[in-house]
Amino acid sequence: MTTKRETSEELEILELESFLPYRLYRLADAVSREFSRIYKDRHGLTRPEWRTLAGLGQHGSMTATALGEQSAMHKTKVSRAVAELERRRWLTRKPDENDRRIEHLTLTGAGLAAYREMVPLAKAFERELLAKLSAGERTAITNGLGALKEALGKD
Amino acid sequence: MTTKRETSEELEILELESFLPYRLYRLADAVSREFSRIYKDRHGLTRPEWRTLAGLGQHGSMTATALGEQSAMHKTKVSRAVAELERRRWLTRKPDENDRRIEHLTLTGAGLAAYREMVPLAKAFERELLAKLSAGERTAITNGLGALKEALGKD
DNA sequence: CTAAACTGGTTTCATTTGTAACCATTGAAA
DNA sequence: TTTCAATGGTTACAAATGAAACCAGTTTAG
Repeated sequence: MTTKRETSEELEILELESFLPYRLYRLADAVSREFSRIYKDRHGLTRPEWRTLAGLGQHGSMTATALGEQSAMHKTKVSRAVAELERRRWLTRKPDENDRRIEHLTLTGAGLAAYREMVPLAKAFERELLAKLSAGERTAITNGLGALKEALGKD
Repeated sequence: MTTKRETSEELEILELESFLPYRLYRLADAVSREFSRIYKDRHGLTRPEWRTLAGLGQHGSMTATALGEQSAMHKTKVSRAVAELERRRWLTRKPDENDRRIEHLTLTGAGLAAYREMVPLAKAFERELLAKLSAGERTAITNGLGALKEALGKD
């Protein structure tokens, strides 16, 4: 099928399709693209904006740095996402009493409403995706991802 | 630990850390970032450029469209990656005899040399990553990703 | 034939991203 | 104290990306 060069260096060929970093990325990209419709089509949010909303919805009130840590975003992404959500009046900033560098971010009613609207959609998306797998496959992906994450951590 | 709001809508909170699209993306991003050092640090390649190199190294000669399909890249990405690799004289274009819209791309000696240099590094990277997992976890991640990919396909 | 639809590939433009420099504030050190 | 390093967050600039328009060439349908 594929046109491999059958030389003595056969071993030195990398099969991209089965290369872990590639498989992982491709899949994440596909899933993420598909999922993004939920926040992009309906509300015109970017991924950083969605994550910011999700973080605040989940935790109630956070600083920008905490947001960045929780959702693995660079501080500039957070900064811009927060600015945009503030522009929409979906969140407000409240300066910290003791440390005036810090701002505490909280969703407004409108922000919370949007969050509450999206959460069921997000859950449904995940549920439907997992529904296409067998029980064994579901635990495989869950555990596999968990293990890989661990493996990356302790480098 | 986390400051959850314990309201009657508890169920309507989404735990980002365990949300599949998020876990997947975060992990892929981390792995990809780590792996990118192999082609970025050493040769200053971008990911599309690396994938182009990998595709041609693996298959010997391909058209731009085929490259895009194999490695899931938008045609503009392919176009730019090819242009850059050509500029480096890592590949050459040969117009198709029958259809003059098509170009067949092939690695030059220099391109092939770079490919041959990187393949073992890529394999080592993958091997070392997987070495941190137990045998069971390895099959879990492999099968899990495979199953998920299938699930996405038949939508 | 010839016009319209299609395909491979490039280019243009607007948006998104990352890096680094930056401002303001705080904490530690002298 | 004054000074210097660190921290929270923003901004400026360059590079990477995606969407859509585009330019050949090719095919299809009258």
